[in-house]
Amino acid sequence: MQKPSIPEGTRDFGPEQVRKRNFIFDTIRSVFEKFGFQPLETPAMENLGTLTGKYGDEGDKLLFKILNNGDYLKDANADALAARDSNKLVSSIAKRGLRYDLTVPFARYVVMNRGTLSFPFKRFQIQPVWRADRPQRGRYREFFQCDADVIGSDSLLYEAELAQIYDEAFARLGIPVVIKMNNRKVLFGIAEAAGIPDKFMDMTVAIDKLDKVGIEGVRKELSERDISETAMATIEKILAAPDTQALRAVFSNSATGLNGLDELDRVFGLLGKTTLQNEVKFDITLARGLSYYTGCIYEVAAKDFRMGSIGGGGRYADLTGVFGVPGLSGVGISFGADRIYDVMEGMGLFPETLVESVQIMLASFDEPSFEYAFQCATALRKAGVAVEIYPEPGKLKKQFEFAAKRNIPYVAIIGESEMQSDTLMVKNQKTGDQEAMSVEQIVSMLASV
RNA sequence: GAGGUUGUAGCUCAGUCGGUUAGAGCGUCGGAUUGUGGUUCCGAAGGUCGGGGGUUCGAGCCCCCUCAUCCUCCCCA
Repeated sequence: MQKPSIPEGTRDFGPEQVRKRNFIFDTIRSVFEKFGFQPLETPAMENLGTLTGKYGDEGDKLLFKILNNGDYLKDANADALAARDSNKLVSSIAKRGLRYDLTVPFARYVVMNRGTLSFPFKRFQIQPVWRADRPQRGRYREFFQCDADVIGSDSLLYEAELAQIYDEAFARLGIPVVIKMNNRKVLFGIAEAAGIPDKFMDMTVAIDKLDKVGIEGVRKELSERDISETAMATIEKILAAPDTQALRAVFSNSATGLNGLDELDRVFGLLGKTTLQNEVKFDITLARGLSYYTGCIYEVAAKDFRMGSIGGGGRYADLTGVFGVPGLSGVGISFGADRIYDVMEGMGLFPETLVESVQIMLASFDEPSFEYAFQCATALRKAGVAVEIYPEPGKLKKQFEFAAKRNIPYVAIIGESEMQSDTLMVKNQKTGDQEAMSVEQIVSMLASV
């Protein structure tokens, strides 16, 4: 006999957890739909070539590869096998992988269906993704993302709308958040102003850590990445700038940087004319790792709870280009449903009404009343009531304990006198009150609750 | 990929210096004159001490390996 187990970083979800998760999905979905996004689903697995090279070197390492079927060593790259070179060997023994996010499969879908789609195309997608990360707090190997993307327009309207979606969804979930925004062009502007455009990626990785390691840590990180003292001084000056206005002077020799500032000002200009329930703020240290972002970028953090980012996204000018269709600019955001769950659970934000869907349980004493209960249950279900019958007649104590454990709000007792009067003795489990009622009375009573 | 934490009953955890038959609370099941639960009382079941090896007269406790877990870094949702 073997001990049952599930893979590292995966989880089962019990009835209560599924209800709570569905609450999150339903809330986010309804906001997406209100903003005109349409549903899409793509396969759990993609061809490996679709996934590799889209998430940077780090991302490629975290892809789950699927071993080919059959005699997969028959076609293996013999040289790589002999040299024990795993990286070289992979492509010859695994041609598929589990999706790493929802954005890249979406881009693939858009390219494959470009003839039938009308642009701008707005889609949302709520599905699991897989990453071969080391599991830890707020990090799983299988987790759900809830994405909304619009592709085929470079209008900054969408940047503003996506910020509104974040704002409304988190407000409805009850999580106070800070929505941080930046622009990759601004980050590039910093690199240009500092005279190190070739070290753009190294620089962003370093300044991304500012709030975590402080300015000293960033300095150390920058010097480790061979960035000169003079460049560092410029970077520090820029990081200390209070707003986009102050940055304009520094970016005088960087057209890209100024363009990034223009974009941010436009988006904040649009948002400024609306009322938001959460803070949306410019954060120049926000970098984001996914290599395909080119314009505005977002990240969402819970305000009063320690957790990594619970949402992120941004504009990618040309993600479809690698699939042979250039010129389709896209922008999108993602909600990290599993982290949102952890935050809501930790802060006690789930509504109490989610615990049980059964409204009434029927209890009986003997075979005749049991059969009568079965008829009553059928009638109640026809009227739309969620009913459970205790599976065997007998001791009421056990039946009541079962109902209490399941949080079923009403228990109806059926005995000889009830059968004669064509009623059920309905007990309110919360108040303890009970009353003889007909099936019709029960239906209308439950409908009014 | 690097570093660390913790593995004892279904759950949360005690377990002294290495010493007889491994404990508690909660939960589960049964009962307290058979038409009423979440309170109380009584009783019972439930353990290969994660697994393997070693040291020792003797190991839950010490050593090695291994698996799992959680956390930190990296990176990310």
